Amino acid sequence: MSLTADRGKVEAADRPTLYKQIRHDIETSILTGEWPPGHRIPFEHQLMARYGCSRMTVSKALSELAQADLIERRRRAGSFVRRPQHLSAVLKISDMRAEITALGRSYGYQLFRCVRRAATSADCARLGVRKTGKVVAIACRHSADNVPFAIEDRLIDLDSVPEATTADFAVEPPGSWLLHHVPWTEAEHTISAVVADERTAAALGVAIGAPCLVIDRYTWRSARTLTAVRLHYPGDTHRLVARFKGG
Amino acid sequence: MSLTADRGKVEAADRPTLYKQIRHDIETSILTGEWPPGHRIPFEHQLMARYGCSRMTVSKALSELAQADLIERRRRAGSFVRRPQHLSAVLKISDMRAEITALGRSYGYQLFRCVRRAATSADCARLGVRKTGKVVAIACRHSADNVPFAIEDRLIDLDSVPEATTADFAVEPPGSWLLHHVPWTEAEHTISAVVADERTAAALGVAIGAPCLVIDRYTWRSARTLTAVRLHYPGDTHRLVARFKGG
DNA sequence: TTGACAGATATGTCTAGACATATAATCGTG
DNA sequence: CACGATTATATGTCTAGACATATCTGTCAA
Repeated sequence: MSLTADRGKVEAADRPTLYKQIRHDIETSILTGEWPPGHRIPFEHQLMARYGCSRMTVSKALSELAQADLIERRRRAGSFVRRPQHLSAVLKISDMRAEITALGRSYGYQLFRCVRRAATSADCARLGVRKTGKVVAIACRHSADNVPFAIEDRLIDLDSVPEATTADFAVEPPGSWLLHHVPWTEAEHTISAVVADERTAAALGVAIGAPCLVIDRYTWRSARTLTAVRLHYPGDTHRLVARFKGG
Repeated sequence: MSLTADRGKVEAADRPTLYKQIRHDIETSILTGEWPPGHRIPFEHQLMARYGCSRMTVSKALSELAQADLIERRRRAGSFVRRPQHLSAVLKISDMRAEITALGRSYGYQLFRCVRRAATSADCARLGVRKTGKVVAIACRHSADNVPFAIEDRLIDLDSVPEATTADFAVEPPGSWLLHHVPWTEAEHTISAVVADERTAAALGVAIGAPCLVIDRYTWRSARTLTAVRLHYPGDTHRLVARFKGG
């Protein structure tokens, strides 16, 4: 954060736009530790002078940094580098096909079971709904280069997702189908570890007692549960990677 | 998304600001599924007319939605609801004390080992650095209500974090110390499952062969690795919860 | 000492324009 | 019909102001 203005207005072609430059400069100063948490960022009018631009431009840069939780803005006081409270990592879970093909491996899919039926009380409990409607229960396996990659055990609420009544899950995996047919949802993931029981071990091709990573995911939209899924991964080979960012 | 303008300019006191209102209205239309992925959002000039405001105000609302990856803006074409490509969940990992006390349980900490020494080649490999410097190797255990909660095995690069040379990790857990003394970092988490070996089982108070959730975290700042930590949790009792959001 | 009140000040929101730029759509030509 | 050039259009960035609002600071009186 030591460069002065020199915008040049004429040959401002290749450089990113000015507000992005400002944003980037400040971000760099924070991320390198030059400006520690609590440090006050230069006032808007100082940045205006330094970059030779209007207040709106500076403000746009600062607003984006605030939206990204990198800084905190306080009226009359100024803007400050935020103190990271926790390590928050963004865990990106693509659908299985994308995840496997991204690794450069061939994707395989096998449907074990797909039953459409009236919801049992166990189903209702799992979906967190009260009234009994119709559901689809699906069990399937994903493989990478013909080696079992994960097994999936899923329940879809047909009252919330009526289109799933006619979908053919023998052809398209339910996760992928849902991702492409059901718009914008919220989800909660629970990650735990178990050892493989007999059924799981057989389906995953591992020994009984081998470690498995388990992900339970509930997906809903506006307070309606759409689907509940449990995924088992062989724990010694699979890794969930979550990158970025202190905050 | 059906209200018309009626800003009233005079009594615009209690309502949130206009751009937030616009942002919220659009967000709601997307999240309820009313506007599915691919749907084109009204043009800026239409929103200007609907809300009776200037283009900058509309633009600010749309820019924030774009920054949050909820919409995609394309010149000449308009703005569109984004298709969720993956389920991305934000995994918040507080330091251990905060995590345990947040559960309403009493926090306990026990230091097993804390050695400051020149880095071995194994240390360098783990930290991903080439040259050999000094490191701290720490092994400790966190407990909740006197029951083992997690064991921690950590390496800190003293060249990158010289303040750690004098820190007393018998008093303060290293994770908590780092969070409060080392500003703004980036991190990569790898989550996997293993079965407890003899040493781990003894430290965690579980049976040999019991499932364990393992989190490996590398933390760095501007390409310098600061610390590498491996955490073992008893897999059948501990759960990592990641909430939110489709995208 | 304390509390109420009046500035001072930095950010928060907003306007009515401007020009730049990417690209969808159209038109013309071979 | 295919393809390249042109045009129209929606967004991208930016300005030079404006008034609102939260909050820190200092002053003056009870």
